[in-house]
Parts: sequence; C-alpha cells; structure tokens
Amino acid sequence: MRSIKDGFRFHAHAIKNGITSTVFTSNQLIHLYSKHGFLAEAHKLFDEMPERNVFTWNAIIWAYIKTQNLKQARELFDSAPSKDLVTYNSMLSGYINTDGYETNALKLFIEMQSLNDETRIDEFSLTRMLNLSAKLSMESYGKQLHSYMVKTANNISGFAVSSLIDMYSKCGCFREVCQVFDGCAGVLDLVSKNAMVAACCREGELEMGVNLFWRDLELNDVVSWNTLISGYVQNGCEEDALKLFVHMEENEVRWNEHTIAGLLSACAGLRSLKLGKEVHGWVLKYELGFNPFISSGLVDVYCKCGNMKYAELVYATIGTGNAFSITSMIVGHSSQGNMGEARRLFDSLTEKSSIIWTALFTGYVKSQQCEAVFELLSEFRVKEAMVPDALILISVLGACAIQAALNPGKQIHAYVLRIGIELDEKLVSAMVDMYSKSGNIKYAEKIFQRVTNRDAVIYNIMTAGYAHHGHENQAIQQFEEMLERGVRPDAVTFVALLSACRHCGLVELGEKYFASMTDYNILPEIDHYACMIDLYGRANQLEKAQERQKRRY
DNA sequence: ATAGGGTTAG
Repeated sequence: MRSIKDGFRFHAHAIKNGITSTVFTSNQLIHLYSKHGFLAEAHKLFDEMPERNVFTWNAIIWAYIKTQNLKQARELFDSAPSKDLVTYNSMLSGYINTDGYETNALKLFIEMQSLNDETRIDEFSLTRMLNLSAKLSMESYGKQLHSYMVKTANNISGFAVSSLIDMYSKCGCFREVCQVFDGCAGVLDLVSKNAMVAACCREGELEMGVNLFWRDLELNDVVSWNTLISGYVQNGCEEDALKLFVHMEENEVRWNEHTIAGLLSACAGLRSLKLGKEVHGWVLKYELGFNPFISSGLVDVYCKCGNMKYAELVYATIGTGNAFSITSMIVGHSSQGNMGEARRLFDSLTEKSSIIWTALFTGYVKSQQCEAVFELLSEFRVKEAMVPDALILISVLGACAIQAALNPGKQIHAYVLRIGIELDEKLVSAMVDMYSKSGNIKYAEKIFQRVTNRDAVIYNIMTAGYAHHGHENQAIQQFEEMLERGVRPDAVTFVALLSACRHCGLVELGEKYFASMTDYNILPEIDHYACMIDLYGRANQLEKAQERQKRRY
C-alpha cells in the first residue's frame, strides 16, 4: 500500500469481501488517509476498528494535529488507554507548530518530565523544545535545554546541531552559535550548514556566511541559495542578491516561492520599478500570487517605487487582508503625501496592530500634519488598551519638534519616565531634537550628556541644535568629538556643520569642511551647496557663490 | 513490519 489509490482499492476490497483487516493494516490505512488529507475517512476507520493499539492512537492523534485541530487532538490524547513517547512528542510538536498554543507546549513538557523512564524525554522532545525557544526568543530556557542535552549526550546529531544554531541565532546569541558550529565538525550536514549561513546573515556577518556558502558548493540545495539571496538583501547588498540569482540559474538549481519573495525584497530595496515589473511577470506566469509573502512583496515594491496606482491594483486583487500589504500601502500613501488615502485604509480595518498605528503616525509627521498626530494620540488612547510604545512616542515628539511645542514635548518626556519606557537610541534622539527645536538647548544638552553610546544621528541633532542656537563653537566641538570617538560623519553632519559656519561667517573653515566631505565619501547635495552659497553671500564674496552655483548645475 | 523532527521570507 504505497499510494492513496492502493489504499482505497484495498479498503474497498476488504469491505466487499467481508475481510477484517489486521490492526497493523488498519493503522497503515489511517496514516495513509491522514497523509492525503482524508481526515473523515481516517476517523471512520478508527471508529470501526474492533481492536486498537498504541500505534492506532498515535496515527489518529497525528491526523488531527496535522490539520491543526489541537482541541480534538488533545481530547483523543487524554482518552488514549496507552501512550508512549511518540504520543507525547506528537502532541508537543502540534502545540509548538500552532500559534497560540505555546503555553500548552511548555506545560506538556513539564508533565513529560515526571513520566516513567521509558516514556520521558528523548532527542526529539528536546529539539522540538529548542524550536519553541527560538520561536519565543527564550534565551535562558534554550540554554538550559542545551545543558541538559550535553549532559545526556543528545547534542550530537544533525537535528540537534541545526536546532541549537537556529535557537541561539534567533535569541541573538551569535557567540554561542559559533561555539556550537565549531564543536560539531563531524556531524555538520546540509540543514545545519544552512542554519549557520542564515545565522551569519542575521548577525550581519555577511562575509562569513558567503564563505561558508561557497565551501562544498555541491552540498547546497535551494534553501542554501535562498538563504544567501535573502541574506544579501537583509544586509543592503541587493545587487549581489540579484547576481546570485543569475548564478543559481546557471547552476541549474530550481527556484521556488522563497526565491521570488527574496527577489521582490531586492527590487523594493533598490526602488527598481523595472525589475519589480519583471518579477511581477513571473508571478503571473507561474501563478504565485496566492503566496502571502509574494503578494505583499509585490505591493511593497510598487509602494517603495512610489507607484501607488500599481500598488493599489495588486493590493485589490491579491493583497487584501494581509497585514504586511496593508502596512506597505499605508506607508506608501503617506510617503506620497496622500494622508487621506492612508487614513481611509486605516479606518477600513477593524483591528489595528501597533505596526499599523505606527505607520499612520509616521505618515502624519512626514507630511507635517502635527495636529493630526496629536489627535491620533488621543484616539489611540481611547481605542486601544495599550500604552503607546517608543515608536509612536517618537512620532509625537517629532510633531512637537516641528511645532516647537515645548510643553506637550515635556509631557511626553514625563510620560516616558513615569511609565518606565526604555530610552533607546531613537527615543533619546527624538527627545534631544524636540528640546533643541523647541528652544530649550539646555535640556537637550543635559539629556545628550547622559548618553554614553553616541551615534552619528544624535551627534547630528546636537550639532544642528548648537548651530541653530548660535553656539557655533560648540557645534564645531561636537564634530571634533565625533571624529575623536571614531563615529563616521554623514551628509547630515555636514549640513549642520556648514550651517554653523555660515551663521558666524567662518568662510575658510566652511571651505575646509566642504572640501573634506570627499574624504568621507560623501557627495555634496543641494543643502550643502545652499549653505556654501549663503556663506559666501553673507561674506560679500558673490563671485565665489556664483562659481559654486555654476559647478553645481 | 506500523508513527514523529531540524534550515530559507516581512
């Protein structure tokens, strides 16, 4: 009985001739039926069996788990007269694979620990629990499982290694990932290798991942190629992702849906309408639009390219109801300044995740509609039983900064302190910017000084703040400190710096900074030229200003 | 003789 056809034929024959199948044969039939999605047939056979053994129960429980009927699976599980380790592991597996049942998995695993010795726990249970730890990012739970696996010698198979690498990577422990990888030389198989490449890409260690990928090239499968294509995109190397795809075809590796989704992210990152349309053609040709990653990827490409007409079209045909499509659409409309459209889409949703709220907040700030931001905050607090998170507060602080609204800004600051929201880099930067733009450079300075890990963004904010308040020397001093600490200046840094120079007529210093931009591989943009022209204009050096203008255009 | 597992996408 290999195929489902054989199964049906055999079953019909047995019924017709009044033959009672053995328990063994019926078990196989149940398994065959459930494997091909015939749950009702499987259950009917189960009901009709005069005699059942533990394999029978395992088969029927598995049939319900596979179709995500966790409640019925559990009822059968509880009523099973005999259970072995496979019964427990199947139930555990079902809970882990189904969203919303994670707590049940944890409870069941605890229960399993007090079973008698033959049933207890094996490598299967442990690797499944590692998968759960990865899913929920439970670092210390994963580490405890790892220790237990070492103690019981359950840490040396390909299954164990790949699960460990995946768990540590998803919990953000790259050092531990490398330790596992280095210690498993003998048992490293394809899946573990793929997990390691993925872990490197996730960590930003692209080169390490690439090197590993090209080692034993013939070992790679389609997952390996997909992993690296996505890895390139994750790390901002979209061009390399596309090149690898071409290479993949040359190596006669057949692409799949993951590949196409990766290509779409590359197109979105490159803002390439032309390539996006090309991939869209493939999606139509091979009828891949049903895949939610692909449909939302298409919506995203068109949004990122600013082509809302196409985005709308794709969204209406295949993207509706997908949270990622909706977010892309709201962000897309917002970035085009179509806040009306963004709002309409937002209002059409009955349930709104915090990502969707954030998308609308960000849109209003970007289109400078500050009153709308404040109104949306009141609306959020009335409608949602949640505390606004850091991302929402950043938008609100942005609105305060635009309006130079010191008091509302202070209220947000107080709120952050009261609720105990963590002051991460972005929130701190928004706070410093708000105080600076609302005219309170002293407060901005105080907060800035408490930040020990200063990045380019916060330096830029402080430098621009000093420049605006007429503290040119301090602005320049910030720049010097930035260099001393090895923080790389960017285009925004030089706008702040040059505007400090123009405010106090430091022509030569301005020229020096302007010239030094090339040292940092930064091309002067329109803002930099505007600063230089203003600088010369104020210093009565109009010839130089004209010269700059000519060279610019 | 029967059953179960690990890697890739926002």
